[in-house]
Amino acid sequence: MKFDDKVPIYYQIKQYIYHKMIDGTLPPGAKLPAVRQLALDLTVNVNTVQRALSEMITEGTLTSQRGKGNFVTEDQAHIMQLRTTLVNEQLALAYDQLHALNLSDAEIVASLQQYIAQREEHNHDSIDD
Amino acid sequence: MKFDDKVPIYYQIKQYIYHKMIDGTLPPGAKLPAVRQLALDLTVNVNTVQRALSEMITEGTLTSQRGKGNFVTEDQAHIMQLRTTLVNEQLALAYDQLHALNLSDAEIVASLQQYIAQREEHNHDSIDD
DNA sequence: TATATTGTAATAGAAAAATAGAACACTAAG
DNA sequence: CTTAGTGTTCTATTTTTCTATTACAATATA
Repeated sequence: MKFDDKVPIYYQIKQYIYHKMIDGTLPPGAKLPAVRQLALDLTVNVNTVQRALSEMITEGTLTSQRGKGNFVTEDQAHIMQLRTTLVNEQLALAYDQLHALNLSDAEIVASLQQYIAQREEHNHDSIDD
Repeated sequence: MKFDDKVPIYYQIKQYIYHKMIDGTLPPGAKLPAVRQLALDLTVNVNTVQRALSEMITEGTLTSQRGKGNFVTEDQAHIMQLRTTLVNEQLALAYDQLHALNLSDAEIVASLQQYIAQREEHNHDSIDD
């Protein structure tokens, strides 16, 4: 997997798993791949995977059963809350950054719409929603 | 200055200066504060400032004159290009992240509009374009 | 000419993150 | 009981980033 070398890998692994949970690849109660397998898949060290998982276990997103595996929480409210938080964090980040680049509120929305429209143009074949 | 501890400080300093250039605080040809003063202002080490500036000098965004100071390029086309690049990078990042959170194109735009609207509600006094 | 201010460079050390490797603990299956 | 597969923990090493400190080079100014 390709990582942004400006952000800690363990942090990007957390995002990766969050996304899998939210797009349905890892539904509530699902068993994650074994930590050693995850390390192979992501081409990182087991300890780096473990660091990401440990934090997610602590926050209640995952549960761990020694000898069995790691599992996504059954608490769907927790997952929905998680998604809301992640979406809002990303919106706030994007808004602040674009605002710092001197775009007005209206320009921020317009530029996003233009970006999506251009993206469609260059991508007539790809699957999108 | 407050830095995000998930991103290298030298990298955040680059963003900081880019933003100053684009919002007009540092117009073309402007003299930057001395590196030692910048280090004090940002409460970081001179070498960290120097690393950020060195990269911006290499890419042509700044020019350096030993004994005089560091200056923003006079090349306005370069600056305009820089802004376009930064805006597009941020749009791409936000789009990809929100898409990974399972928002459709329409939902991405709608959620941004909602975010801005809510932000206005909670901020009737602040100056905003 | 002297002094202060500027950018530049180099060395050394501290801290965080990632890796490698080994060992330990629990569970399931033969 | 033995073995394989799981999570967990630990030590050691490397790399990157940041800091601290010092020194050097070029310019401006008194």
